This record gives sequence, C-alpha cells and structure tokens, in this order.
Amino acid sequence: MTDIEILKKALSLFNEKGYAHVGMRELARELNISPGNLTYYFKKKEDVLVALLNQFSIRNTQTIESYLQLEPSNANFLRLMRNIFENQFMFRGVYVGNQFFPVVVVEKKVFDYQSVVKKRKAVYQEIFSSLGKAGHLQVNDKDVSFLVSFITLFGRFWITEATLFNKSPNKDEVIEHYLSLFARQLSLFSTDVGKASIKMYGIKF
Amino acid sequence: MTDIEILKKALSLFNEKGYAHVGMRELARELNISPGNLTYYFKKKEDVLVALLNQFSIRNTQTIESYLQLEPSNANFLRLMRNIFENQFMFRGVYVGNQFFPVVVVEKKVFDYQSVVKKRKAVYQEIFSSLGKAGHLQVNDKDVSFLVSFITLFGRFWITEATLFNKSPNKDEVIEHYLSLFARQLSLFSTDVGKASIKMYGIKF
DNA sequence: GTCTATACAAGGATAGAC
DNA sequence: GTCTATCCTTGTATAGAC
Repeated sequence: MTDIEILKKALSLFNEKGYAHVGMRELARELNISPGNLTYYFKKKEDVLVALLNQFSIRNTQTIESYLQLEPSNANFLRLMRNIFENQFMFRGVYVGNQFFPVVVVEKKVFDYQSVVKKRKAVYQEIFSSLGKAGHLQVNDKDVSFLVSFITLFGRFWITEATLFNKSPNKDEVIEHYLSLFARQLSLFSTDVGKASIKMYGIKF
Repeated sequence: MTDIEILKKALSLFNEKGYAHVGMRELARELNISPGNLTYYFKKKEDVLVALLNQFSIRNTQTIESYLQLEPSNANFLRLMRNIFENQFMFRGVYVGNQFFPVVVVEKKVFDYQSVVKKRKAVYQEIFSSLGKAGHLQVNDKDVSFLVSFITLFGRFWITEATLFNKSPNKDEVIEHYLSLFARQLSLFSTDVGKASIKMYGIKF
C-alpha cells in the first residue's frame, strides 16, 4: 500500500459522496486494508484532506506557470481558465463545501489559505495588467482590481454552485457553461483585438 | 423553553463556530437544559438547520416582495441587495459551507433547494428586465440572462468567501465591499440615468 | 406536555501485538 | 508494515419521572 493509492481512492470517494460522508473505515474497506493500517499512512482524516489539497495546489501552480510562458492574449487566458476549471473539477470532492479546512488548517499552519489567496490575487492582477498592455483589455487600475475580485470569487465557487445544484454534474457541460460566463465578463473589458481573440478561442456566449 | 429561544441560541452558536462544530450537547448546555430535552423540541440536529433555513427563506421573500412594490430603479435595487446581504450575514452560520443541506434536505423534501433557486432566478430575471424598461439598464435577453447568472453565484457565495477569509468578518465592512463590487457590475450595463441612480444611492466603487 | 437519565450506533483516533 | 482491540465524542432514540 502506498500514499498515492490511498489518495487516489480517497479522492474518488470524496468526489462521489462528499468529504463528510466518507469515513475512515469505509476508505480502509475500499482499499482492502484495516482501519488501523490506514492510520499508519494518514494519522487523521484531515491529513488525507491536506495531502489532496497540496496535490491540487501544486497542479494549479504548474498550470499558471506554463501560461506565464505564453504570449498574453485573451485566448490563452481562456485556455488557462479551462485548465484551472478542469483541475477544480477533478478535486471537487475536497474543494466543495469544505468551509472548515481553511480554518482548521490555517490554525495548524499546514495549508495557509489566506496567503494562497493573496498570492493568487497578485498573479491575476499581473495577468490582467499584461492583457491590458498587450492591447486585449481596456482597463484602468480599478477595472483590474474589480476583475481580480470577480475571478477570485467566481473561480472559487462555480464548482460549488454546480455541485449544489447537481450532485454529479457533467464535466464538459459545466465547464463550458461557466467558462462562457467568464468569457462574457472578460469581453466587457475587451478591445476589438481582445474580442477577436475570444472569438478565435471559439467559446459561445 | 420555546423553539424560538432554541433557534436563537443555535444561530448564535452556528455563526460563531460553524454548524459542524456545534454539538447538540453543547447547544443544550448553553440553554441550561438537558440534551434529551433538546431533542423533545428538535428530534434531529438537521431539524434545527431546516427551521433556521425556513426563517431565512421567509425573510428573503419578504425583502424581495417589499422591493417589488417600489419603482424599479438601480438605487432601489441596490437597497434590496443590501437588505438581502444583511439577511445572509445574519444567517451566515447556516448558510456558509453547508454543501450538504441541499442534498439531504431535498431528498427528504423538507426544503427544495433547486426549486428555490429556480424561483429566485425567475424573480431576478423579472427585476433586470424591469430595470431595462425603466431606462436604468441597457440590456438584451442575453445580458439579462448573464446578470441573473452573475447575481445567483455572487449573491450566494460572497458571504462564504468573506467567512473563509476571515472567521469573524465585520458586518458593515464586508457588506460595503461586496455591495460596491455588485454596483460596479451593475454600472457596466447601466444607462446614464441608471448610473446617476447608482450615484444617488451613494456607494463608492 | 415537559423534562431527565441513559443507552446505542457510528466514526475518528490511539495503543500495542505480531 | 499490518492488524486487532479499545477509547472517546457525537448524533440519535427511548424509557420513564413529574
């Protein structure tokens, strides 16, 4: 038995039933090991959660960094958002409805949610500014700050809304839906070049 | 002991510590009654939640209905949103992070979340259309649909974001912050009359 | 009708044998 | 590294006093 196998099975169960509705005994049973053995790998259920959150966070960081290598354009930016949305969908079981993890985890300093949010906000601010300089967006400082606030909330909770409304949402459908909402918001601040770039990416809204 | 007293104390504790972190024994202790006596009034913890959700839903319905008596204007609409935001803040303990309540409760048909959302969406659609007819917004059908999607997600999760980021947010501060974000979004679709109305309401963004 | 005491089940967590 | 046994907390149900 390895940590990886356990996390894989755990994420699968969390996605299916929700974090709160999967017990350590059930997880152990699904892995054909004893509950005691499971706690040899992960002392607490919360440790499983934190490990998955770290996987998720690493994926997102990589996704963003590979975007930053590209030319800033609305099309590339929408590609980035789609990749991030796919990550979120993949980890929805640990992402949705865990109102407690930032609290618990922050207190124990395992996963500092507030500082993660601050870093992400700084990155998005840079991204929107660059899109402005590249002539894809027409934005002043206040617009950028607004777009950052928008993407922070929207990008954090679209999957929660989708899961609230439909326990087992269809991946491509929901991503298409929320990405098109995002594209429309982006178009409100886009130049003609930026609008053409959105059109080129090929999303309907 | 009355239901009202119990719900009041329960909401206070939920707001302070979060629904999941308040036990029935703790609630009983705070009320100076025995745990068994508490279950005389509310058989299950979930029943407490549903009762509070109903209180919350009734308040929101009343708030919206009193808005619908007024002249449609951006200023009145922002007033409505502030009132709704205040309701949400008041009930944040049952509202934030209960990813499960729509599922559990829908299955038992006590509180049909999906149909509540559908009704609210229809109401918002009507409100935005009226603001268009009143000359405060410049919107076509797609814009209205977009604004409805926006307000559904934004209006549902701003308080969750605020609570995630700060366990005990300052009421006036967070409401001001999120209302100003909303006002900015509204202004993107506003006519000059509509912009003047937002300005008259006196929110900075 | 109102309340207390108590028991039970489920789940997280731990100790220690092998 | 894996297991069994056990503890503790918490939601829940019930018997019965007044």
